[in-house]
Amino acid sequence: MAATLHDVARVAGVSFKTVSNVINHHPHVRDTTRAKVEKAIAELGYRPNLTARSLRSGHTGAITLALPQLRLPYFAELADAVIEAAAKRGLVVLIEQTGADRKRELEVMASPRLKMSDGLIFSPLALGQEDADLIKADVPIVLLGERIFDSSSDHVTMQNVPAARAATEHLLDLGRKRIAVVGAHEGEVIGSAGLRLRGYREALEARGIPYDDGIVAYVVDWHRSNGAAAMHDLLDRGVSFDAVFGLNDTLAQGAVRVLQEAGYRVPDDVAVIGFDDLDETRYTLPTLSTVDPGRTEIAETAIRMLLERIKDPAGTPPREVETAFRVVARESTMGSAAGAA
Amino acid sequence: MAATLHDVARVAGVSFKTVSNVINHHPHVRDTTRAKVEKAIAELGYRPNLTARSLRSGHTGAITLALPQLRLPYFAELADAVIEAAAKRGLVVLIEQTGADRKRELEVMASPRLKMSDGLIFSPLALGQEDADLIKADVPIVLLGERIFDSSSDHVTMQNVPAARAATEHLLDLGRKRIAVVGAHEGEVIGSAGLRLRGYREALEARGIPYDDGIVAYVVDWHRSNGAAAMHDLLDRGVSFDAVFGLNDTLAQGAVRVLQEAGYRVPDDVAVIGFDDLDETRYTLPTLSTVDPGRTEIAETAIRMLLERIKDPAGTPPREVETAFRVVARESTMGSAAGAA
DNA sequence: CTGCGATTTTACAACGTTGAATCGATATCT
DNA sequence: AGATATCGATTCAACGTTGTAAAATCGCAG
Repeated sequence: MAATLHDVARVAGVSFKTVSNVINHHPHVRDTTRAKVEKAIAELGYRPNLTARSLRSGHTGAITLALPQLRLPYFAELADAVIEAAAKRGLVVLIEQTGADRKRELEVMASPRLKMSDGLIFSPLALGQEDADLIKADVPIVLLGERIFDSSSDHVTMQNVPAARAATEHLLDLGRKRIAVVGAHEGEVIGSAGLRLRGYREALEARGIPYDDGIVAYVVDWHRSNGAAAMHDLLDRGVSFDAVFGLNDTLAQGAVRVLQEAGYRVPDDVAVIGFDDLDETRYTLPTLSTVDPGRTEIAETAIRMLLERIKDPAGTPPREVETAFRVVARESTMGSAAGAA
Repeated sequence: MAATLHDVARVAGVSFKTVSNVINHHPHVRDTTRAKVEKAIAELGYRPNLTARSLRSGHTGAITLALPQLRLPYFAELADAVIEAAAKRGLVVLIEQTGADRKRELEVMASPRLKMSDGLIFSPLALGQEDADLIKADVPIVLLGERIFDSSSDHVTMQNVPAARAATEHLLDLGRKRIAVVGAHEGEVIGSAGLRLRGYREALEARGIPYDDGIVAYVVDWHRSNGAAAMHDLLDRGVSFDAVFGLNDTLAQGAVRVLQEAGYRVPDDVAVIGFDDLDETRYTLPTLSTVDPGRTEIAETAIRMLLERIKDPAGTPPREVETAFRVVARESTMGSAAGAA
């Protein structure tokens, strides 16, 4: 059986509260008693019972991270970054997968399990702007992503519009004129797809290039297979283009695959850029140009804001933070324009 | 402030223990009082305090999963599977990243945080067979992977030798004669690399083909970039081969990339098979043949064994389970042999 | 060696829950 | 009718920790 404060106290010949004082570095403990107690702790291999400590103190030292699915590489890398950032502050991370299911996203906030942690970092995918009022729980929440703005929670997000604009400008700067889009969402205005499409349109507009819906391919989800399907769709339409903006990296990879199968050279015939800077984009053929949305900064900001909110729940009004981004040019956009699809 | 049993009891006009009985579906509660209590629970939005429950009951309803890094796709998919399997049993999962660092792997087992969960599923990468005796903690452990066998813990592993043998035989069955290996570990006997290389050798031996160390490329880590480096190494050696066995999928992908850059066609000139059946292998060009090591089964078996061990820690001697595997033939091994590198 | 302030240690009461034991009140049996 | 189950609800004591407040010990001046 695990040793308790009482066991240590008995061995050391002091009261259990003195042992507690030693462990918590209470100032008024005589050196000789501290030594006695530490000897007893070592002897018994005592470890504090964190559950009891949590009950008494009201906080657990854990946070919950709720996201759609770890098998989606973007979320795996996000989770990696959040766990690292949390570890730096001595926190552990409890992961809940929602499967992008509306019901499960709501359950995460309502579940009593949430109280096994001190706060929630929540990346919803099914809930949207119309659900802003439902974002609440009995621990502080930091929202991630582009689904919901102006809720009553703190929010960390990437700069989708400017970043997508920069990605598009990167292609335009290479001399590409007809930039197809892979992965738009029908009728979406906010949300990653809507915002990135807006950035794309802004870039075109700034150069006086008319927007052409004929080279924009719509998908339902951002899964790998859909990038391929969207590119098939574009090729079937018989439209011409000399570049592709994949609204995320997996879509872009699917699109590259279909282009190559169809005999187009990337980037010679068609330049391709993605979005997210997944690790794997460094190892595809060709390597994929993309936008680094500042994942580490997102994770660290989220942790920092959550801790501030835990310490002082009603301190400041909800904050909205946008992280820095960076266009990463790789092989898929190297070299000059040649022909087109 | 969150409502407690006492608050509910006051509102319902019963003792707090009766409220507890209602919540725990204790049989002897009159329907009318149950209704009263349920009304009060709803009215106050009462949620049980799981920390207090844990302290009292001695278990938490959480398990810890310790793995190297979520940014490695294999581990992301493993974590996904473990979380799903745990969710089916009503458990939450707390993730610790060790970064494949020996010190952190040992810390995970020694940390008092581990007691915030009821058990540990541990996939070590730095600890090895010589550390078998160090695998212990004050919660039950289920070990995953190929680093350590015959410890005093339960262990779930894939059938590395037979699966690698089957992958090699798949290539041989296509008529390939000279099968290069990418990703061997110098001097390793057990461990994923050592075991898979053994399976490869067994397959050759069974067909009377001599083993040739000249077409085996060694690497230090199984990171993406190393598959590429290993293939460069093979090409530099000037040896000829008509197939490649990548000891995992990311290595195989790196190898494919280099082969394509060098002008070889996959699979026409060189057939390639990987190992792990990562989601992404379905969307590369060409799609990558691989071995499905039974990840879902690994996760579910690990959870089941852990729960059994939690219920009855000393019940049975440590168990060793191997999951079923399956060769998945995709484009990278389709068609017949042509020429070679 | 007594008294007093400062330092060190201890006793006690929580935190919110569940299990064991208890106590009344009905219902059941002889 | 009286003894005995059975059901329903309650009381009490834990689980292991920390904060508060009181008690014990110490050092030192008078």
